[in-house]
Amino acid sequence: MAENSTINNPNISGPSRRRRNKPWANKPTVKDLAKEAGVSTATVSRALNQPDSVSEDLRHRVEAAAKKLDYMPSAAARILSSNKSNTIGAVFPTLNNAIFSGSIEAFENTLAENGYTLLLTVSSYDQKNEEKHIRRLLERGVDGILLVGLNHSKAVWEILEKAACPYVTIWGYRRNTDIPYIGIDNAKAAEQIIDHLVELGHKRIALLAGIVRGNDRAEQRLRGFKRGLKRHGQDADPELILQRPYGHEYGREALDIFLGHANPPTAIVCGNDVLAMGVLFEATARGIAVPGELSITGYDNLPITEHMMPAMTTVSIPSEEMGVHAAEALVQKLKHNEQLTSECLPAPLIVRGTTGPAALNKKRSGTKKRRNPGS
Amino acid sequence: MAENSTINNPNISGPSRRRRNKPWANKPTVKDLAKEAGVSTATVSRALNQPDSVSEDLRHRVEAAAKKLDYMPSAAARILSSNKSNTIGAVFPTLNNAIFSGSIEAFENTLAENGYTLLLTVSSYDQKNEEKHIRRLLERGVDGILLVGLNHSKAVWEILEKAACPYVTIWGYRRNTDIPYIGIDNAKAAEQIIDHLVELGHKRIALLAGIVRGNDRAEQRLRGFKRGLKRHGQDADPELILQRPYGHEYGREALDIFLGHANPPTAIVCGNDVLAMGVLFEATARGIAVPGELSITGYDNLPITEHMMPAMTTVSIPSEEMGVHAAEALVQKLKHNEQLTSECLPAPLIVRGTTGPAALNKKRSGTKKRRNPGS
DNA sequence: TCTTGTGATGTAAACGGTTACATTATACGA
DNA sequence: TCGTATAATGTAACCGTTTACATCACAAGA
Repeated sequence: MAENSTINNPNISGPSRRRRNKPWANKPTVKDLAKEAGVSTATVSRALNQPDSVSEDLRHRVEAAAKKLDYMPSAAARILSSNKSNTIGAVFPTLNNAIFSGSIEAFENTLAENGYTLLLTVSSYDQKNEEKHIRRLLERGVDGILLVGLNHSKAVWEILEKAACPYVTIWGYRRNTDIPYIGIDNAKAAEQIIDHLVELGHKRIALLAGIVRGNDRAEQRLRGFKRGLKRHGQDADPELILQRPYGHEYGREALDIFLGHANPPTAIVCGNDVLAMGVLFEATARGIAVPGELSITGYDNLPITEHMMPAMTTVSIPSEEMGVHAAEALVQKLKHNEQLTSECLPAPLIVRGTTGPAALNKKRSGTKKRRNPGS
Repeated sequence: MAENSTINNPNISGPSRRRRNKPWANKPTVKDLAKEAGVSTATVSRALNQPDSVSEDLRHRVEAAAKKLDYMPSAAARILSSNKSNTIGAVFPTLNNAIFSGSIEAFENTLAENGYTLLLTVSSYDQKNEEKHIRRLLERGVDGILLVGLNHSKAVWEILEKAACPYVTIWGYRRNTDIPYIGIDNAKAAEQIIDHLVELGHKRIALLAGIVRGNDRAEQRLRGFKRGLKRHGQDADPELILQRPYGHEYGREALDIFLGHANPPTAIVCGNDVLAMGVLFEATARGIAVPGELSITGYDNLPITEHMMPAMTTVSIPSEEMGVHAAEALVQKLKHNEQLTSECLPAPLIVRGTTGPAALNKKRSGTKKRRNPGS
């Protein structure tokens, strides 16, 4: 006996060593369901997840027990045990741009139809941020990932590679790449805009691009712009190319800058609709007729662009379609391990009221005073 | 021996009974780190989560091991074991309305600063959907939840109650309620609009509200509209009240309807900026001067409203501020178990260019042909 | 010198499910 | 009648962490 008091013999300590005292929480577990229904935990799990694999009577008993106890499964336990989360993660650059919301909601709906849940995060156009978010998504055990565009930091690719996590990208397009994408040919759309404007007789065409760095969509639009001009024998005048963040105020500012040039443009191609609206508002404020004196084009076909006065000529982007296709591709990959194939969707130019024949190249009368300088 | 061949004695089966063959996956675990660093798993866990509680040398060893093996923790295991996820769930009605994105990003950033992750979902203004999302969030073990508005299905309150999960609401406001909110007084803002219009001499004021059902913000704006009119001795003419979904096209349609009346309004109060823009566009299309012949007010102060021509008179909503405060409140509750207190933030009226003195009440010349009937 | 307190570290149970494998019951063909 | 394939159910290991408690080394006080 004396030995026992000094040396604690583990073989004797017995099964009475209880841990984890939680008198508060009392959520029913599979074990409770099993007891209630008079079956084993394995059967409960099967009855809930593969109802066809158990007898009808038993399934009813388990379902009744689940309802009675108000059972709520623990996703954490399920993920840990099965190594599947039925969850897809997504990283979008922003939510401020209405154009993404269509993709997101379509993506989410399609996932939901297939029994998957969306984990949505926002990178704020910051690659460090994106990397962090992707890491967190993987820690949470997402089964797949959705990214926007093909331009991501090396670290991102490495993480995805190492985690062996399936992913697709939307909005981007690149000819020779192994990265799966569901995208649009941004450059080609920009060329179409140029074709349209040249056809209308424009010879001084400016570009108000988004910030190109880290944004392959913006970059490709810029490239398409240049290529389109070249194809028509026009050279892109560096003075007529500007990069600005997507914001109405920058559209207004850009028009001011362009009009300050000795030989101002007769048409302004904008990197997206927000910039284009800014240009249009500023033109209206200055009494510049659109499209009489100035043509403007946008990009994205936001709902508002069809209603404004004049309605905006812009590029229609299959936002929802990309979301749906991306979700379907991921689901196919996960459920049937099908190859992820890339796809380039059409992005047609919608000609509306902001583009018209080039104005005669008379010298503009200068900068009228703004009527509405903003608040 | 004969017995052994027929009856499987579990005491004899021995430790050699292996399970789970996964030759593929090879992600390092805490156990691997422990082996690499020559310490126990408990120490590894402490070194990673409470660095101050272990010796410096040991912490370095563990960190080195983590880096060397490229360790990535399993959120599922952590949640299961610790019953904490460091995650907050949020259900927003939509992402299409740009006004929410400010709240979301501010909320997310504030959470991130405090070590929490956001799980974002979208209900599409559907209560069943919302219920489903909340259930999923709880299954995932979120530590807290953010909801929009105070109007939610009974089932939602029951679930939250049963799960004992802390939550806050934003955008909503109600005088006597135990539900914690960080909101704005939508009704009061509507009354301010009425004050402004009445002061300008308007006597026929119409309301183009959002869909009130299931949206307490829209409902309160409607209530404030009526109360404001009553306070000025005017009765709300049922003919001058319309409910429409938030979309530019409905704004245009509404103006058409209002102008069809024998005694059309001289001012139209809109439930949000999108509707207001629709009205403005349609007015422009018909050649109706704003604010000369018609005054229009919006609600939300979207970035675009300050730039349009004329700039929109609207209500400024502290979107980001609500997100920040809500996040801080939840964090305080979770970290220090502080009481969740409600808060009503100011939502000032921003008077701009779409409101002016009431037009003389001459009979309008009817409905000019639209110049821009949409695409 | 002998407690005794303190801080660092180790041991192993527990979290709540899933699922490989064992077992049992049932149907079927020879 | 018996062996065997098949379907339904049970047993318990396992997923990767956290953490209550045990242990140990060491310093300080008696």
